[in-house]
Amino acid sequence: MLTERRKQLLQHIVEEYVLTAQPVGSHSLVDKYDLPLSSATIRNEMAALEDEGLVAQPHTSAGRVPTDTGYRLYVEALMHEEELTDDLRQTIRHQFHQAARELEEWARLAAAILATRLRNAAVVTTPHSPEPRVRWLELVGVHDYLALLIVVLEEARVLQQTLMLDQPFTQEELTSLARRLNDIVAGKNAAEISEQKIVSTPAEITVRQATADLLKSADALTPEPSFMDGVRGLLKQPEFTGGERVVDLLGVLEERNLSKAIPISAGVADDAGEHQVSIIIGGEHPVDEMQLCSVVTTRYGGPEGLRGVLSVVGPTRMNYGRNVAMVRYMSTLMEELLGVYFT
Amino acid sequence: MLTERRKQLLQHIVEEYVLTAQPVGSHSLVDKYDLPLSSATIRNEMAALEDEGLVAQPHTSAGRVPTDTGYRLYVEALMHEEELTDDLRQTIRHQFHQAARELEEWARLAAAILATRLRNAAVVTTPHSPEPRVRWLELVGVHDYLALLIVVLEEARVLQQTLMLDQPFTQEELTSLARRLNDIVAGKNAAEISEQKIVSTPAEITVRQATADLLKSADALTPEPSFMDGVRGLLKQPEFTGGERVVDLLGVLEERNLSKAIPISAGVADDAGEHQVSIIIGGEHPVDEMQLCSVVTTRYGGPEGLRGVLSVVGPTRMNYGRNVAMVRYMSTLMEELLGVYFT
DNA sequence: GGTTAGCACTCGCGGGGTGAGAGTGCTAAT
DNA sequence: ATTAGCACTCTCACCCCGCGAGTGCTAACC
Repeated sequence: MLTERRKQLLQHIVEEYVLTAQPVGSHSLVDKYDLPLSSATIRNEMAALEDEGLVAQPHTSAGRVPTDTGYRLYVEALMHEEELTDDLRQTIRHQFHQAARELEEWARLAAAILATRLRNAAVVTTPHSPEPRVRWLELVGVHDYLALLIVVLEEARVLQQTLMLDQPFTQEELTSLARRLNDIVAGKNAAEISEQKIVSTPAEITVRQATADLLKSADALTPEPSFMDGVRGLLKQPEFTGGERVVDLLGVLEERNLSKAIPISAGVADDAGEHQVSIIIGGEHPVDEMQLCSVVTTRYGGPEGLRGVLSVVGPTRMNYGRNVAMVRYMSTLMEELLGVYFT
Repeated sequence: MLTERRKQLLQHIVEEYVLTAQPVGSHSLVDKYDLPLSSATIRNEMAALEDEGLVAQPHTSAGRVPTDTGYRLYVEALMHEEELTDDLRQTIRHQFHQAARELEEWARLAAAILATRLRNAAVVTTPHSPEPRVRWLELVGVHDYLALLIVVLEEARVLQQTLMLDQPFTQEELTSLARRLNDIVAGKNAAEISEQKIVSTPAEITVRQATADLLKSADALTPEPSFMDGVRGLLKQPEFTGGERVVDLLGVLEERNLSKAIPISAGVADDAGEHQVSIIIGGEHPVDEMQLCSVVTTRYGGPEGLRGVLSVVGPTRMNYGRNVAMVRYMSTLMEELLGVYFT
């Protein structure tokens, strides 16, 4: 039986534990929150919460600590999303307007802001389209057989790749080749480019194929254009001091394969309402090393299907109300900026 | 008086300590190295080394540990640079040939190889010219007032920047503007571009200025195109477990401002012989947080003044012989590759 | 003089004991 | 249903102590 009072109690336990990082006992709870009950009653209620699997004690005769399911109930039903002050909103907005009008720069900045404000690790991917299309293509000779292929996507992202050609080309030849290909390829996505069966020179085929490959590899969550910050703050948390497991955690985060650490697909339904925030708590995370952590994630989207991910990684004992509010605000802000500059 | 025997002894102490991470005592030394002397003699010699400031004991009645100056003498005079096996050389070379022919990719790979082979952190910057010159320039419209400026450098590096223009341009106008500017700007460096006093449209001036700015910011050791790997391995070292200072170390490394952590200028004279390796040991490092670490650095250079930095960061108790050899080999290898593909 | 055996001395480290403190569960009274 | 009281449990910090590794010194030896 989960009475209203027990929920209240759980809420207090979570918030107290988030604050102090110490198991919270019945007595200290009554004290701090001026509960109109005695510690004995609280103890009974706590025992009930423990039966429900919402809290646990690290050892007999210690206070209670929320379990993963406890946190889950908390974020689902009990948490108050913190309201950001106008002041803070202004400051952040200002920081963005001062930065260069550059997608990557924005993402980097967003990660930095999240990390410092929340004192947790933050990961932000630059927005990109799930099915990128070519806007423009250019070839620049590097030396005889080697050329640099530059592809500009509709979304204003620039990809590059060096190509080995079958014969030497002059810059003029490369330029005119690029111009010809531009007409064929502009506005197309990877599949459409691969499909085109045009009889042409070997060089043209090489370039077309390379372009398609580039697009394909770009539509995965590529490791490169994502920014992580604040790992330092994360490791300062008391639960991560001097443990063996921490090193492994760092290992996972360091592999730039962040998609592993931040499963975007999970929870954030593609058709979710705007700025839907998903939360993965401790053991819910598929990757072992991450099970001491919670991950708060949201997507943000620009026009034309541009999508990126904002996410905060902290200990399960994180301030969910604050983190969710902040992540949500950042996502609306990024969307707004994207809308203004890239429509 | 630094007799030959004492130097020998220091060498043994360093190597033993590197191996075991334990203070090394007189007795264990005689045992392991079958010295034709008794432990008592060794003790006397050790006391002498201590007087010279080359070793120290963490506390009375513990074994000796090399000091920073001890390590310094070691690397200067005693160290044997480890010979890499042909097998290893081949494996590494193979890894490079399998990777994409991409400067950034190579740098990333180099960092990964150094990190995993040496079990230390590694930082590699992509090679770039101290005074970059424009090879090619392109403008792509993003929307009415906003255009993407793409600058390809001689060294096959691509820079980008979005520009706010004073009036709307069509793509055709942008293209022809780019073509005009190309003629003016190609082969020039930042200073030369700024200097050109050509009467032209506001848009042209904007673009020219932006190009110059891009070049300027690119010639600093920009944070972006450098790759770090293996921080995990670093933190696994016994000296970094459970310390408060470690977190600060991580902080320095994490700020992408690696030039702070890896002072390239120091020690590596610009005119140094080929593949000169510089070593910074513990307290010699200007940054406080790094004083538990040693840094092994070398430059590598391609043709036309392309230069990058390879560097390994580990505890002072690192295997200098191995690290130096490895860093040196990687630098020759990178140079060779650069020479083959970008001449 | 350099080398060595012997010996007293010094510390750090790990184990066991202990007492304080925080917290619990249970019971009986309100 | 709530609460006061109480016995009980468990951690943590502290101290003590003995072991072992290592040192420095001295006196004898080659």
